[in-house]
Amino acid sequence: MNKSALINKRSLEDQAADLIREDIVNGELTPGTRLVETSLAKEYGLSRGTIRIALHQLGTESLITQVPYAGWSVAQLTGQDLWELSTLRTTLEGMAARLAAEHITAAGAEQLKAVYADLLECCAGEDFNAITRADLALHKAIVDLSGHGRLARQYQLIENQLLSYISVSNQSFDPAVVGSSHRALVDAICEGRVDDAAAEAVHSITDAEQLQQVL
Amino acid sequence: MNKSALINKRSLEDQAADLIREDIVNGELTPGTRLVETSLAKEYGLSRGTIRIALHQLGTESLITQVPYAGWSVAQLTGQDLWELSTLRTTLEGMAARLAAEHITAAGAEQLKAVYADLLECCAGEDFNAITRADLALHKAIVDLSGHGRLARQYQLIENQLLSYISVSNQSFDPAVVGSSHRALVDAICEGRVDDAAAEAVHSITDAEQLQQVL
DNA sequence: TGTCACTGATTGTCCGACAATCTTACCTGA
DNA sequence: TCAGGTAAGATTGTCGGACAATCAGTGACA
Repeated sequence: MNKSALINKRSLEDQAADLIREDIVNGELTPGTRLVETSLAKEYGLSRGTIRIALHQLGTESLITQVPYAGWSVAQLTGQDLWELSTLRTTLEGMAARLAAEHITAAGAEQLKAVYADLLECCAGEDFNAITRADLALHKAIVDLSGHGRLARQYQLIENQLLSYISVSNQSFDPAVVGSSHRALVDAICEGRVDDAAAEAVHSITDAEQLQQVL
Repeated sequence: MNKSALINKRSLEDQAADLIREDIVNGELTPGTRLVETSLAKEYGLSRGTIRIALHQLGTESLITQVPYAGWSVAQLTGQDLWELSTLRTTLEGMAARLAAEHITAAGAEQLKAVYADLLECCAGEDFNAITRADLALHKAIVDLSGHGRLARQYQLIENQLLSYISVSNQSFDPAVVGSSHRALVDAICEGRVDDAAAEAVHSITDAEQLQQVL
């Protein structure tokens, strides 16, 4: 059995990026917060160069922005950003759902239904944060089932940005609707109905207008 | 008039990344070529740390790959990679064409037609490399017209990877067909026919099968 | 023949230093 | 009072050197 993934072989640069990223998407670092290389280096017990590469990484993920010689700060999403994220996400998910439906397997269908069951369970409660994450987990599962590495990587970037936004906005919606609105999507994929899957994927996304309205 | 773009204010890290990237997409650095940090540092007259950040940047663009403690090397595209690039590109371009058609302006239409004229001119000759670049320039113009920053950035990544592939494979196709096959796409966008634009975008792309066949 | 230790090459990470640039606060003069 | 300039401080940009960690190849040895 391959346990190499369990062993900590990741570079310190990557680990630092992970930790900082987590703080951002969890909302502990709110938009506009300034990140200082020397402070982070001291905080994590790493050298400045190592932190620097981690920050550059997060910069390419658009989670933080940089002004030359002035500093890094957690990105602030504008209305345009939300529109871009929402439209891009819709397009990519439509593609993912189509591909997933094209070569769905019995094992894949089982997996997908399990994730959907998790979502339904969360929707029975009132923990909006948990519901949001279960929602994203379902969509992420679909992307993974598409068997498209670049698509998955691209989707991940968007997902991180959306998470960082969602965690700071106390959203309110009807949990029951969220749960049931994904049923058609899951069914279409599991039954291999490619066109239906692509169409349902577009429907099941909370779009930017709705997110903005929440603010 | 804003001439800030003309002044060299870019960091050495970015400039180094640009130079190396150009060598890759131009085919001077063929897939599999190893890139050594110290050698590049000496070659460009920069410190190793600066080169290192540039290489990380190129790594996130999937132009080079890295094996821990072993080294960097120019990425080698597999059949799966070509499929991913082609399908992702098709999806993104369909989206771009739709958006471009939605809010096309007179100035935008002029610009697009100019780029298309360039392509036609190239197709009159036999310089396949020039044709390929003019082709990509047209598609890039459409992406820019979509007014979608993230879409443009994502498209750029794919474009760079395709260029690096194309420059090493001596492709052969009929120049006349390439030129004329884009006419419907340009017209649909300029006339604001969104659905036609999206459909034509998909048609006008040389897909992965064709590329692979060339090898 | 297969295994092990050794060696060289390259990246991973740290430290310290200084230059370049932005930010801020203060000061000056009309 | 306020526009504009100046100086100080903070932060990033870039450099050089150093050593550890790891990988790839080589050769000796059982």
